[in-house]
Amino acid sequence: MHILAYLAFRQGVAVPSAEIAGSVSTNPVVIRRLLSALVKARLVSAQKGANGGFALASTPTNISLLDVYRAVEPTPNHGLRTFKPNQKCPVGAKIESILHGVFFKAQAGMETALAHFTLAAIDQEFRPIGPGKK
Amino acid sequence: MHILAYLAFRQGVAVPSAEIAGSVSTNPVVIRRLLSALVKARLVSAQKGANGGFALASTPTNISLLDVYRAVEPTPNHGLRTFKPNQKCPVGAKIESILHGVFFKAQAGMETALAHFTLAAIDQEFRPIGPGKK
DNA sequence: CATTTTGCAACCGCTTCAGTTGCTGATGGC
DNA sequence: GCCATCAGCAACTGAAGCGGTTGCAAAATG
Repeated sequence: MHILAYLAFRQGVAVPSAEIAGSVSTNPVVIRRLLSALVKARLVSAQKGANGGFALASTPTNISLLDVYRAVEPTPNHGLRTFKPNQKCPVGAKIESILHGVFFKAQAGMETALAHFTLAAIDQEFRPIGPGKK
Repeated sequence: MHILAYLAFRQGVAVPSAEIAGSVSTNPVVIRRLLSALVKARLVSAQKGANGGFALASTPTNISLLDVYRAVEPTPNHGLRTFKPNQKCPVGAKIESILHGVFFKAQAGMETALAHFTLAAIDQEFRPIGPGKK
């Protein structure tokens, strides 16, 4: 989110990963790792070479936080990747599928909340003083 | 959730952690660690000594999955525990509080979904054939 | 052709977590 | 009163995940 907020802030120009890393206070490679996922999801475009860098592939209005979440968190794990209950117990045999249903609903609730945010709304908060009306 | 589902399944009797561990396929100490949080949240009562064990402190109808979530996940971290953006950058200076707001809303969406589930509803799924009406 | 920049693989160190062992203390049956 | 059962807790281990780092190849620009 910090990365995308920065790209929205510097909209129009190609921003190198080193500059973003300066804002996030981290290593450029860490930034590029995340941007790699965003490029694959077509939210961001990359330009190699001198004067290259990253830019939003769409307008901030068209990018929801749900898009970002899905780009960065492709397979939500929910903590049951290592969950192997005893199938010989009536509870253990059924609990896994029941919990899948619960987690699906919980995640849907969260995703609905995320879908209500756009990158434009985030960007707006960096420019709290609107253009003065005369 | 597996633990509580098991306690609901064996409602009325004190269940030792070793029995629950058998259903979850894990170590009794792991079970007791989680139960410790549930006892502190008053969702479960513990009885030491011979023939002791754990039992629900309330009826399954009165226990929502939100209660369980809050008992077990006291301080949601949201991944920004190590997030220290550059305060000298206009984006870095404000992004943290903005993201806090976003995460709060996302979590509220998830918690609303969890609040709609009760332990009784989970327990119900283990007894799919209702008492035969004559 | 030199510089800038992405892309990617490999590695290190830290944190987290499930699992395990061992002990203490409480409880109840005999 | 004693012993078996059980929760509670601290300490350790091993595996996994992650941020951070280095090094290098490939692409684009001027």
